[in-house]
Amino acid sequence: MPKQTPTRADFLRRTLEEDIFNGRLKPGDRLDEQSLAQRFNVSRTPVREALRQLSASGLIEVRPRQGAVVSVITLPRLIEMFEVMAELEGMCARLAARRMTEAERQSISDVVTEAEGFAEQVDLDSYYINNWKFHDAIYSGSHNHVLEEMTRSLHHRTAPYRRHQLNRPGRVHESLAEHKKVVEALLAGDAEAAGKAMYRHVNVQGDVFADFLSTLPTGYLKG
Amino acid sequence: MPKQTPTRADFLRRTLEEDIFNGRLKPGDRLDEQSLAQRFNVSRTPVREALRQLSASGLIEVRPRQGAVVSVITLPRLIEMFEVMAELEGMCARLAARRMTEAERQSISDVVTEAEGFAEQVDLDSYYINNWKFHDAIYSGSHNHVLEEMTRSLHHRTAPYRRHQLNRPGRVHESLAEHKKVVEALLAGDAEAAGKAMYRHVNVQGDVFADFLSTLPTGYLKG
DNA sequence: CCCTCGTTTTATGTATACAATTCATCCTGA
DNA sequence: TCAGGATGAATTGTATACATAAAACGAGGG
Repeated sequence: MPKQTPTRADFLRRTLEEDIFNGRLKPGDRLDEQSLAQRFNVSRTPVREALRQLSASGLIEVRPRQGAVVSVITLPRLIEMFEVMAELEGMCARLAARRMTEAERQSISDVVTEAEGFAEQVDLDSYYINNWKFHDAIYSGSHNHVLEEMTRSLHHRTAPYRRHQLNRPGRVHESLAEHKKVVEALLAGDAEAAGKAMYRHVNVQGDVFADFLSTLPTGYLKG
Repeated sequence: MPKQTPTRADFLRRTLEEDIFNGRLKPGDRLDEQSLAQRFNVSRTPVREALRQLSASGLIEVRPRQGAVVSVITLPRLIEMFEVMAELEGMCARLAARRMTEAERQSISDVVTEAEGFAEQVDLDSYYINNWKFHDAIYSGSHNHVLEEMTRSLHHRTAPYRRHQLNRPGRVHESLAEHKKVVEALLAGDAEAAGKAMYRHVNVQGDVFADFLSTLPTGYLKG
């Protein structure tokens, strides 16, 4: 029977992903193979494999013979990402409204209840994690693994950019209200309403998008 | 100034991709690192890197210490893929109807005109390539690189399965008729109609889906 | 005859050494 | 002073050797 021993490369990939999601690694940061090898006490080989995997998922960029950096995207590209995310997350919500089990509905309902506390105390870090849980619950609630993985992947790629979004005063309460709308439709089994609510929640446009951009640290956008 | 020398690993990845798309490598086929290294006269290192990249795109599966095989998917997973593909390609068509340049509209129109000849002569190989061009034109016509890449990736992953679809008598003419409907809406600038036509073209269901399954060689489905 | 356990074999995972290219520096010359 | 190019250093790409885990095989017992 196979033991399924995790490889060092997999561990490295997961660790670096975490670093990017948590902001310890920022867009534009260079990923030096030797430094990483020393930091983790491994050779360059597993480091390279981890970098390749991250590159394939779009989280970092590797240009031949020029090393790897955490992906820095352009503003038009960021807009494109939100355009697609809104569509994908909307589809997730639509399917979730029809397919979620009773346990799953209870679970996402609990997530939103938990969020109310964090929003009240303006505990941004906790709300950030809760927000992640909320979206994840809808991805898996779609009961379509392919859709789930694609949406999650895009969510990951935009994570370094959405991270600062909550710093804007009032954004947390807006976000929570939108989450509630989605869950309401979800529990009612109204697929169209859930899809539209989710679409609007993700597809920040106009003034809201300008506000969002204003939260981005310098160097996060290229071009 | 960087020369941008392509690496061996990149060449290997592209070659192996081609092999999978063309059916030279079939789902379930084992990818032995040593054999590949010998075949291409390189060491195992670039072979491994190519395999990791292919794994990240979903075209092959690498399980730790158990080697790599061309992805074999289950029937439920295949259904999921078509469900998502229909949505994504529908979105591409919707955007393309609004955003395509005049040159792009002319180009896709030419593609369909070319297809009529292949359908008449029942030249399946040529039609297969033409069909690829048609879909590609709509992906890029969306003018959303993120959407384009995601849709193309999923298209690639399903390529080994859609390849045999045209073998069914009459399918070529059906396909062509559907393409024409899409282009018609596209040229008219009717986004909703284009999206729906594309959705229906991709989202094969019911009897048509059963017919499609019947074209699959044995061993292409798992479970 | 089949199942189980231990050994052998083979392939993958990792480390290290070497090659090739890119980038930085410095020198030369206009 | 600045442009251009050559030279050196540093980093990535590749090859090879070794470590280790999983598969294959065979012997022994039930």
